[in-house]
Amino acid sequence: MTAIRTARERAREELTREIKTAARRHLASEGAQRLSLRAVARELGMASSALYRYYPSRDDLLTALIVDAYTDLADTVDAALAAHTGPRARWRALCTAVRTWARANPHEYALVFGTPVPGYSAPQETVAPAARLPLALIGVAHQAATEARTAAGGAAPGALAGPLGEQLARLREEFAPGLPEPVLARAAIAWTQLFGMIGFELFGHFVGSFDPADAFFAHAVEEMADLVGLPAG
Amino acid sequence: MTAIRTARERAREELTREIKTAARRHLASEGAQRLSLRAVARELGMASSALYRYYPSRDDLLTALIVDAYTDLADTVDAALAAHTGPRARWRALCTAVRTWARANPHEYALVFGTPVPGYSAPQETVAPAARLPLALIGVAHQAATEARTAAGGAAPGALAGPLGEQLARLREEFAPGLPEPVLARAAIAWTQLFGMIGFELFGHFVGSFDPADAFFAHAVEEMADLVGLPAG
DNA sequence: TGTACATCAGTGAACGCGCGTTCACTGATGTAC
DNA sequence: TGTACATCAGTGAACGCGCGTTCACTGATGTAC
Repeated sequence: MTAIRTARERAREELTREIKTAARRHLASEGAQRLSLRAVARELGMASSALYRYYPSRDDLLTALIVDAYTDLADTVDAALAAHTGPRARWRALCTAVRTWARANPHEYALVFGTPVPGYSAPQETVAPAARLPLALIGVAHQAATEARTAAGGAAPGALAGPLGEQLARLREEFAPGLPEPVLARAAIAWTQLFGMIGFELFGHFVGSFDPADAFFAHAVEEMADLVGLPAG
Repeated sequence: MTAIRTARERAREELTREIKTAARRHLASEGAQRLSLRAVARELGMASSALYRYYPSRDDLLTALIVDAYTDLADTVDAALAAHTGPRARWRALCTAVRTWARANPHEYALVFGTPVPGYSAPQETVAPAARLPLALIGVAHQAATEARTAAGGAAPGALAGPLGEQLARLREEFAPGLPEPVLARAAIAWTQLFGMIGFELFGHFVGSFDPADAFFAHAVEEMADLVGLPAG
């Protein structure tokens, strides 16, 4: 039954895609704050009221774009990770992929990692795509820790005290069983470091110091790899 | 001569301040994207056209607010630093002061460290206030390195190869003579780490992991202190 | 000290633009018999 | 296969709002003689 689609259904799917594509184009060239339903409608040559048949409000279109951005970034990172095997090489690949994507799509980056759009609050459906990248990062740390333990013949899991310990324990339980908490904590530090660096580069805070930022970025990636304890090479 | 001011001059200075204050209030409650000359004029009960006697355009008002935000943050950090003597304690104080300020002034934070306002490009006069915080951070690292060298009887300055080495050498020359380049590089990493973490917290990327972020923050601050080589205590 | 003129502050209307959303409508596509 | 009816897509006008900026103006403050 699902295979049989009426002309109406096909047209609807196609236009839904086209609207999102036009919105992404507009986002890429103008930025999220200047993204408006009317601008998208203009670009498509249709009445602005027609968009309401496809997205019930501006916020729903924004949500679609946010999901798209997270997904696109995570796909890019996954592809980069698949090309490498060692933890450190995979960590490098992840960082480089994120930075390259961010520089190529600065407005998409700003949409998801920059200042939140006023009046908009991200719905549940953005959570899963948003989680893919941090999970990939934890995966790299986990891989390194697992290999190290296998080689060394099993080390203590390690735990931290206090509320941080509880937060880490919960994350470890769910996403990286066996990963020592201090390592997980360092992976989280590397995670925020990565986005701090990229945010600074994109938003102009390296002008006058690390501009261009390539060398600093590469150096920081290695320092973070050391911090997390990824084996060299 | 400068002491004698006419009633006009006094009124002008006062109103210029009042406009900026009203704009800051509006910024704090609504965010930068919703800040408009008309809204500020409304709040002051005057015609929007009157503001043009004080700020020739919306961008000039924005510039004043940006300079204010940087200055306020740097003053806060300086005050926090002055209350401590040891490098590690000063580093902690700096980090905590930045985070506390950011949480208390999220829109000011977003204005200077978030997504750039579309169509606005920061003029020269924002550079000096913006530089105060990174300079304070370098100062802490410099202090630690100087004390360590004095204790150890003088260590090699250290240098990194390539473009990063050149950038670091330039910074060292100007702001921290004698500071080994690897240490300066790590201080820069700690700098981006700090803002990555605070940005994530403020913009909601810790929801579901490090929320509340206090413990993670404290932990990361210590890890960064270790990385930079600040003596314990 | 008083007057004539210049300077400046603030007003209110207007220009031209943009926005999200609603609504009654026309015409095309799909469905049931 | 053909007809009658229901569903849906897209239109264009409108509502009510907001914005930055300009401009001719009134009235107050300052200055020179």
